[in-house]
Amino acid sequence: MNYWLLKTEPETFGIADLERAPKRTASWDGVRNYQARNFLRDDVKAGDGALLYYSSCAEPGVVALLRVTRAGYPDPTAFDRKNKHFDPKSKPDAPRWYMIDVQLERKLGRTITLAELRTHADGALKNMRLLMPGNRLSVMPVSAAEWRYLLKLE
DNA sequence: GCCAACGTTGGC
DNA sequence: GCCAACGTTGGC
Repeated sequence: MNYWLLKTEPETFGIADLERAPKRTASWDGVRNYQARNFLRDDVKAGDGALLYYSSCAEPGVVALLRVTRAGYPDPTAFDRKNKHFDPKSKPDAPRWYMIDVQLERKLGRTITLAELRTHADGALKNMRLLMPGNRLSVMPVSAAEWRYLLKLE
């Protein structure tokens, strides 16, 4: 089993949306970056754990734990002309973009902010992908050690 | 294949 | 809103 970090802007999609959803489960759609797509398509599996991360907001950081309930499958929003994430180059018989399903496991007791994570960038979180300069990936792996360390911080 | 122009991301 | 970093596009 592997661990991931999934980035979202809270106004676009967040904990409230998952809490409202049936079985607290929703599709993680709209990813339009090839590196992130490759993770979704090839590596993320049902049963994996994921950190829900809020970006572009007052307090960027990790806010909840998710469980992957379905591995990568074609993202239908790419086929929908009216959808914001429509991509005419993605076809149902040759999909370009993939999504997964995730379930809200639980909200964290508190937000573990990006600023706080950075204070560990010389130690336990030295190799954490999120903290690498210039990193903009919206789907990225998290090591088991990093996962455990975050839960300890909580 | 190169590279300039442009768009997006995301912290601050 | 600013701006740096990065990805994508398209002419050549």
